[in-house]
Amino acid sequence: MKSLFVLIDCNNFYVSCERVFNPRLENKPAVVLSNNDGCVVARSNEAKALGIGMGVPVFQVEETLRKHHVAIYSSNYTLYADMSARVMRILAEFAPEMEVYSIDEAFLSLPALPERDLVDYGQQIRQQVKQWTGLPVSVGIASTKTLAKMANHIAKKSPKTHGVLDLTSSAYQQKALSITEVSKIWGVGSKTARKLNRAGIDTALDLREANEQWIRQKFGVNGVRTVYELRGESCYALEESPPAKKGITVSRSFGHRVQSLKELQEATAAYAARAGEKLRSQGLSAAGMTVFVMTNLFSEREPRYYNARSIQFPTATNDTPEFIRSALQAIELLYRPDCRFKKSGVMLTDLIPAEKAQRTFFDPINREKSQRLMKTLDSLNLRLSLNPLRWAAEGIDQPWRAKFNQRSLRYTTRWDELLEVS
DNA sequence: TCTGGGGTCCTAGGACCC
DNA sequence: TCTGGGGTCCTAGGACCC
Repeated sequence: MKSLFVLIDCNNFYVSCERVFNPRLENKPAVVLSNNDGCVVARSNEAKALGIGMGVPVFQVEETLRKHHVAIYSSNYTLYADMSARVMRILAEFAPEMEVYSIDEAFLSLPALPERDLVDYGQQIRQQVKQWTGLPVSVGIASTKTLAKMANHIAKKSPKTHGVLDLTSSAYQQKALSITEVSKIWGVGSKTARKLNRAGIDTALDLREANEQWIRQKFGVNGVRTVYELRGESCYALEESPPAKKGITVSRSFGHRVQSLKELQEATAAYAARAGEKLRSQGLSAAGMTVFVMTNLFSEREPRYYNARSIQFPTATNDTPEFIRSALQAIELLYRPDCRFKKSGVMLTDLIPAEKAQRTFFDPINREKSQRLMKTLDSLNLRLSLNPLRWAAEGIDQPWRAKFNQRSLRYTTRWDELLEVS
């Protein structure tokens, strides 16, 4: 039987999370910033209306933010991740199959039963999520993921839809395609959109009717898939369990420019430790690691420098001391005293399930002992939720840590940060 | 008048997503 | 002075092989 895709997407997710705990923000312009309070990564509708773009550096819109008294928040990922989990638990009850697509989006898959009232179904989802979490969502329904995305996009923008759009009828589809610019199609980015526009293809409808050979030649197989999806032929299946990760990266910009080798090493050791935690939480080991450093690549005055070093481990490992040792060695080789560093990072690569890691005969590390130690540390850090256990190499004061000057409280995950009502 | 042909693997870079 | 972080997939080109 044919199935349908339902895309549920939280509206302005990070801002909406802040609003749940601060209702005074309702109907007011508000933004949430990236790490280091560097860029705008979420905007309320009111903030969008002020012309504040997605991803713009804060310093470029400072004037607007001040003039219109826009509420400004640093990212509070702990809060957003927890709110996301609550939303996903609710959505899971609405269909037999679900794909969690991102922190604020999920696809559901339904058998296409003619008697079902899909708009009513979408409204039930909206009401349930709103009532149980306080978060507003939009719902798009169609026969392919790309069309469901489009339906969701229109539902979000058009008040007439009341947040739900069902695009299963071809008359609605035609209309929706004709009002959607190619740049808004899922899978069409700015580069591709510009190329399409130059060829006179402006709307999703134009793209759906485009010559397949030409699309294949200019945009490859993914271009063709998008055209098929617009025609209602599904090329992207629901992925209930995400495929195994191919790499794990931890990288951060520093809170200030870092010039000393010691600080650069501390920060990178901390990233290596965090990468190790992530790796083990997914039951994986890594056979390779890449460490990179960079200065401010936007700067025109200072020397710009990016460099990376890759290491292969003799045997796949998930041992944090091993990661830290290798990271520190790499950093020493990458370091340049004449540079002011902005960012470093650690990528773990060539991942395999931990239990499949081959043992070598002359292994300098006692693997059983290391496994026990890692397990103990991870469970303590998880349970105590203050990450009290750190490696000495990460340093104590950590002056390089990114700044979050306007972070709200972690209302849902910390006893000492509960919402207070007076 | 004209360089042989075809396969595989790896890597860097580009484009996209949230 | 101030510009996030974490991913995936595809393609083209080079190296190498027979």
